[in-house]
Amino acid sequence: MRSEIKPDGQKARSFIEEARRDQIVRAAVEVIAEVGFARASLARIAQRAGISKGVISYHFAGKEELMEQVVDRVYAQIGEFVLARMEGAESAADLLRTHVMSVAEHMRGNRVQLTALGEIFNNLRAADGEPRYGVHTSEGLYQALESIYRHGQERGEFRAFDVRVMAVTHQAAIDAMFAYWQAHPEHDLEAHARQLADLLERACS
Amino acid sequence: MRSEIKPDGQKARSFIEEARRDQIVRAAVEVIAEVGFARASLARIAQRAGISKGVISYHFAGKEELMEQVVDRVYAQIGEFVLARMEGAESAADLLRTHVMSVAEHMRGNRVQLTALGEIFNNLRAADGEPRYGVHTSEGLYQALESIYRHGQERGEFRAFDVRVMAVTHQAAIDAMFAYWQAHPEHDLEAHARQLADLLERACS
DNA sequence: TTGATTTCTGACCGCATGGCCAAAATTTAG
DNA sequence: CTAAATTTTGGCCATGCGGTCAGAAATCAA
Repeated sequence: MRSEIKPDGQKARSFIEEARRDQIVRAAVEVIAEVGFARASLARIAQRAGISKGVISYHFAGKEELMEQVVDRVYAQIGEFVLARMEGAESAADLLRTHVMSVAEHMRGNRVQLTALGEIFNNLRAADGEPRYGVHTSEGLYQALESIYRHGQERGEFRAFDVRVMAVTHQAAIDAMFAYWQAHPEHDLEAHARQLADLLERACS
Repeated sequence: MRSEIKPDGQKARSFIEEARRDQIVRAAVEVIAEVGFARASLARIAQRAGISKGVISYHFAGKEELMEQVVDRVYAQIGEFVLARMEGAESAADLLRTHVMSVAEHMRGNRVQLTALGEIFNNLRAADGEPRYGVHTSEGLYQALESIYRHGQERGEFRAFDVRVMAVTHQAAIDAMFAYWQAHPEHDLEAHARQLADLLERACS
């Protein structure tokens, strides 16, 4: 590879190489969502992408880097969508409702990404056996949610409560909503999201 | 084996055999909690139990039966403890609070069981690749929680809301509480449980 | 004590995995 | 066109897996 290390630690990749990485990541998402993390072998992913197994080893340092890429790219997509929707909101209650509703809206069209993310989150482990992702990885997300709730408390909208407990519960409720929806595809996701937004808002008042 | 099939489909097991099964199940719980489902091989479990790998195959039909035994036994323990605590409660709010607090109390002394249960729940798959457990497995639990909430609505304690969404959220919030506590052992579990009980009660009023 | 039954051991099997690499194919640069 | 660089291929490897089995050991019944 001719690519060199840039100052920020990222490699400079050619357009073609980046396209290949994208293709492989997309295939990985599909395979993981279909057969689960444990059965998502490099061979299966390569087969799905229509390439030889060695290509993955050529473009990624190893399976772990590939999985991290999947997480990073899916996460980035979600964040981009949700943050754009939250731009207009003023009150904490609006922020809250917009967050719940927009996450649900985005995921309605991206079920496989959601499944794959959950699989990797639950199963990927570092070489030493420790979970690669976990609750501690969500720290940034928790802090973002906390700032919404604290905003509401400072404005006098919300009562006094432990913002960390609220943030953890908020995120868990959203995850559970998706898990339930996946198990019951006929379930009305939007209605669930509305109920959840009501529920959270009342819990704060 | 001399054991015969009894009318209820269960095998009649000698005291010694039952003890061995218990020992193996306990070893499995520990190993799964420590290294995760994917790395919890029969070899590791046998090593932990201080026996030869073949013994597991002798006492269990296969890995799947062993895992199901782990789930059944841990589930039974939790249910026994929590139901006993809820006997006295009258109002729906009391039932709610007692449920949250007693689950937390029981689990404070049984972290490994909790972790192992989660690992199996998320990872065990049938031979055809379909998840062995999943949200649909929680149906019974959801119905039990729903009955509490519906009870509150009928008594006029609680407002009108979708009891299924509330049950799903309730269970997810408890799971998240444990996950967070596992990642942050210094976290005050009892205080979290109290905050969560408040939160749920307010969400219903 | 003796013979039958249950339980355990340790070696072994077939299989799938992640990673590796020499050589072939393709693309790029001069 | 030619030569260098990049990318792909397909087979190979060591490892660990779940499961099996013959035979040893332990236990039990008479």
